[in-house]
This record gives sequence, C-alpha cells and structure tokens, in this order.
Amino acid sequence: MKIPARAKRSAAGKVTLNEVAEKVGVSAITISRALRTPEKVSATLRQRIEEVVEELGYRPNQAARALASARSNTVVVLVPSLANEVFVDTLAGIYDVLHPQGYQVLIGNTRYSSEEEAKLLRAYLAHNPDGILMTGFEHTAEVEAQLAGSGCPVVHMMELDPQRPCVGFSQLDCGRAMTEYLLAQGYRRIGFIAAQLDARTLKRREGYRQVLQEQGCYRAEQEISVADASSVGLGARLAQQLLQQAPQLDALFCCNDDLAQGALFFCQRQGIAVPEQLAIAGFNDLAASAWTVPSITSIATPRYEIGKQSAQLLLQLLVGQGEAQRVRDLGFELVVREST
Amino acid sequence: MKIPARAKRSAAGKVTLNEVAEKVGVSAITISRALRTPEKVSATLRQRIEEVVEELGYRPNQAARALASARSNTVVVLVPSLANEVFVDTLAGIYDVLHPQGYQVLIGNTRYSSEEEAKLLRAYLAHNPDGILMTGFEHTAEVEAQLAGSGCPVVHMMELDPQRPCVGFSQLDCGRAMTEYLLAQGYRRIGFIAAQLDARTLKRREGYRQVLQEQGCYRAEQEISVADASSVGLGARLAQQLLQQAPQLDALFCCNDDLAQGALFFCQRQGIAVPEQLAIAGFNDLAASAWTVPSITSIATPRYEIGKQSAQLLLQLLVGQGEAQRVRDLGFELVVREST
DNA sequence: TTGTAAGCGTTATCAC
DNA sequence: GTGATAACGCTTACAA
Repeated sequence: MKIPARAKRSAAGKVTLNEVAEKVGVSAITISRALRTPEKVSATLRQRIEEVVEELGYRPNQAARALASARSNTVVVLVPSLANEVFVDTLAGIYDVLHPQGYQVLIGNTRYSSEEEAKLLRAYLAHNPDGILMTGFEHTAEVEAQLAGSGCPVVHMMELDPQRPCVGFSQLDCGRAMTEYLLAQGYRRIGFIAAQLDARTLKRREGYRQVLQEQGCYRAEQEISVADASSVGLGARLAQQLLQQAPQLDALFCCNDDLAQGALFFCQRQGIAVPEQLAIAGFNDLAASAWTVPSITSIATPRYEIGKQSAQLLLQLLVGQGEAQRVRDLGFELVVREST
Repeated sequence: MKIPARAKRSAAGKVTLNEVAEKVGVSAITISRALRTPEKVSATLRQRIEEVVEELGYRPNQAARALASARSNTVVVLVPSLANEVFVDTLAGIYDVLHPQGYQVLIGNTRYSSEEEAKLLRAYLAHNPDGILMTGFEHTAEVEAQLAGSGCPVVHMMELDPQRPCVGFSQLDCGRAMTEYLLAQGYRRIGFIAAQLDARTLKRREGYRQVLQEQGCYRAEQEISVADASSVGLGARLAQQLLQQAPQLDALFCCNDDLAQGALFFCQRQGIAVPEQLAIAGFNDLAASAWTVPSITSIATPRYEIGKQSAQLLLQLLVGQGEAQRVRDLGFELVVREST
C-alpha cells in the first residue's frame, strides 16, 4: 500500500498547492488555474478555492513557479548609485509601472564600477529575469556578452542611441544648452567642475567644451574634473580650487546640483556674491536647489518619467510589440533661478 | 529505444547541470558538488569540471536551486524610503555584509505606508527568504503574523526593544539629548518641527517634550508636526509657519536635517541671523549639513553600522548562534556646529 | 470546466 | 569520491 507522500507538510510549515487541492477536493492544477486565470474556473469552485486558500494561508512558491514556467516575473535594474536622487526617482518610476503588473524588481547598485556591474549581472542572471534595465551604454565586453546571452530584452536608461532600445535625453545637448544660456546672459569666463566622470558627465562636459570652443572662450584652466563621488563637500572644495587657478571666472557650471550647492556654500562662506561676482549653475535640479539662497539655476531631467517609460518599453518588448517606439528622447528643461 | 530527453537544451539556450555532466562524463550531482563543495571532489575531476563550466558558460538556475534545497539565499529588507540618505546608508551596510556571503538582497520600499509594507512582505515571502530585516517595530497585525509565520529570523533596525533581535539606538534619548544641549546653551524658547511622523520621529519628539516639560519650558504652540514627507522645502515652510505662531522662539529643533536645512534657508532669505536670532538644530547629520553657512548642529546616527550589524546579527541567527547578542545599542553622537 | 502526466534544474539521501 | 533516485512545488501540454 502506497502512502501519498505529498500529503505531508514541508519543513517551514509552508502550505502547498496540493494541500489546498486536497482540502478542496480537486486537483492541484485547478487551484493553480483559479489563482492565475480565475475566469477559467467555475464561479462556485473558484469561491470555494479562495476560501480554502485564505483559510490555509497558502502562498505560491516563486521558485517552483519560476522553475516550472521558465518565467521569473522579475526585472533586473542596474543603477550606478542609490545615494543620488536621480536614480532613486528613476527607480520610483520603474516600480510604479512594474509592481502593478506583478513584476519583482531586483535592484543592483553598481557603485559606478564596471567590475561590480559585471558581478551583479552575473548574480542576477541566475534568477532568469524576464527583462533588464541598464543605466547608460558604456559597459564592459563581458557585460555586453552577458546581456546578449541572457536572451531577454534590455532597455538602456538616461542616454540615447539609435541602435538600441533606450529612454533618455541628450546629455551633450544639456551641456550645450546650459553653456549657451550662460553665454546669452553675458557671462564669458565660464568655469566647469565635474566629479564622478561617468559617461553621462563626460558628455555634458563635451557639450560645455563644444560651445565655448565655438565661441572661442574655452580655456582649459577654467575646468576641473575629478573621479571622486559627487557631493556637496566636493563642490565646495572644487569651487575653491578652481577659483584659485582661474580667479577671473564670472560663472561656474557644475556637472551636478550637489556640486553646485557646495560651490554656493563656499561662496557664501567667502563672501563672494552670487550671482553678482560669480554665477552658479547646476544640473539635475535636485530638490534642495530650489530652496538655497540664492536658488540655483539648473537643468531639470525627467528621471521619474525615464524610469516609467523604460519599464513600459521593456514590457512592450516582453510581449513582442514590434511597433513599440524603441528610442525615446524625453528631453530636459532649463530652470532659471536666482544664481545666474 | 529511449532517447534521453535531457540532452536537449532548454529554450533560452541556458546550459544545465546535465549538459555539463554529459560533457565531462560524470553525473550531474558531481558537478553540483564540485560547484558547492569543491573539497568533496577529486582535484583532477574538479579541474576538468571547472574547465567545462567555463567553456559552456554554465550558470546555476537559482529557482531550481531554491526549490530543491528549500533555501533561497535571499534576505528581504524593508525600508520606508530610498529618498532618505539614512536608509541608503543602511542598505550599503547590509550589502557589504550580505553580498560577500552570497546572499541576494531584496529591497522593499514601503514608502512609509503600512499597507504597502504588508503588500511587499506578502510578495517577498513568496520567495522564501532566509531572513528578514525590518525597519522599526511598528507593524500591522497582519505583518506581525506574516513575520511570525515566515519561519525565518527577523532583525529590526533603527530602534531598540529588549524583547526582539534589533540593532539601533534610542530615538527618545536623541530627542532628549539635543533638547538638553540646547537648554545648556542657554536657549529657553525651543521650537520643534516634525514631518513624516513615523514611529521614530514621534519618539524623538517625545524626548523633546519630556525635557522641556521637566524644565517647565514646554509650550504646545512652539511645536508643529505634519505627516507630509520630510524635505528641504517643507522645512522652509514649517519654519515660517512656526515663527508666525511663536515669534519669540530662540531655537528650533528639526526632527530631520533636511527640515533643518530648509529652515536655515528660510532664515537666510528673511534675514534672520542664525544662530544669533534663531539657533537651528537638526537630526541625522546628512552630508550637506556640514557645508551650509552656517553649518548645522545635528545628531550623527550610525546607520551604516546599523545596516552592517543588523545583517551580521541576522547571519548569526541563521546559523543558530544562540549566544549572539540580540539587542545592540549603537548609540549616537551630538555634532555641534555653527548653527547653535 | 476539470484532470492526467510529465517535467522544469537542482539538491538530499542513501548506496556503492 | 561518485552515483542512482527521488523529491522540491508548480505549470505546460494534452485529454477527457
């Protein structure tokens, strides 16, 4: 006589589909259906099942589900930092789209490191994600190979490339736009400070350089770039350093708002009037920039929307909607405030 | 004649253990062993296996692994916000401990909502996490029940409770300490502004009230609490509002540094001298507070260390180290700066 | 509408 | 040190 081994409860007291099925008096697959496609189960049975599920406190086992269906309902998102408002906002947009659709979001924080990125991707790929959201386009060959071999759609965020699915804006144009605006305001000796030096920062710097070179105002000593993490404190230090090596500056374009805030605080401390003696402009329009005194001119970037649309684009690629617009330029907005 | 179905490759071109086994000419379990417990496999075989694994690009399937072993190597972390430096730092500490140990970290952002917390926990529990890290102790009955029923260890972060595993500090004492410090500086009409109103904020407020009441200086109109999300802008607005209803204030204790920064910016704009006319103190010692002009007195909280030690404590509970110190008070530090 | 059978890729258990 | 076998809990494909 064979005893049905399945009737026993597993270790952690977890309730299984079979236990629910047994109690209801139907087969496991029917319970499975009632949970995933309720419309395919008769109303009475469905109600009975719901009761028992509730009563037993049944929770589907994701691992089993993923293994059986070869779908994990998981999307991997790799961002370079969580300490940066920009990516936190982007993540919020991603969540707001993917969670309602039943997707888990696996966040990977690469800390601006290619190695870390490769390591994280390797680890996360073991979870067979349904899709991947990457920040930018600059990745190691290994990462590119992993992405290609993953067999799942990838959407790149923050930048634009006609060849690949992406949602972002032109970082180069941002750098150009702010520099052109400063020139239009009459500033001529426009300095630049940059940190992090990720691909996007470099593109903004390129925009700055292009415009100044076109106007014949570019001077290498009016610019400082360091690889350190961007921060308010660093902004203060870089402003000090740059003003020492180029005291004649009349404006300062900072590659990120936290640098701009730091530069502003440095000026306050030194008694340098902003914008009268030195105009200050930032980038990203972080929340605090609207409240400093003076408030800081910046470029507002649509990061929440980038998160949202990246996720939406990914969903479309997932269901194979070939018509989906695969490259989405969300633009940016120059926000003029008191500091310029 | 039976054809071994296993020899075929699965959909996404994923390499399986069996394929590696076939190529090496051993059984699957041996490959599995070579990967997880190399010392239990002969050196020569192990080397051969490593080669083939590399050659085929084999990656273990986490879902199968979790299903077979009933261990997911996953830890769930629930934090109320990612927009708050505090929790980002905490997460960094958690990662730094858990990643090297091979654990995945599933981040849940509850957005300060009990409902959201319950929903996230429900979803994440389906992944059979090995452990859970929660923020604070105030959870709905449903969440408590889920935690209890999860069968896995739970560590609470940020606060202290002798009854449960936790790593944090006394929020009440923080509120007391700052208020006592302000009194010691000679301030008597000490206002308080609070946002968010989560359990920890309320405890700090309680500390503020206790001390002022003990000194007979407590005045209800010197305090404003709103449930809105904490932000620099809100700090400016609340400072304005409070100064209107209590113009005689000589000091202002803000329940969070972003509020304090906002209050400071408001004063700058209004020409209120800080600290001469109004002293300002914050909480959490966010990075920017050291750089504003004047710099802001605050309380530095050991959030990175809390993340680290919470993760470490969880690991100890996981291996059943009964001797682990289950309640860890990491304290806090008053950081005196120019604003007081 | 419901059920049967087979298998997803791995690991636990117990032999050899 | 290595292997055969049976799970793990669920879903797919096909039947009834």
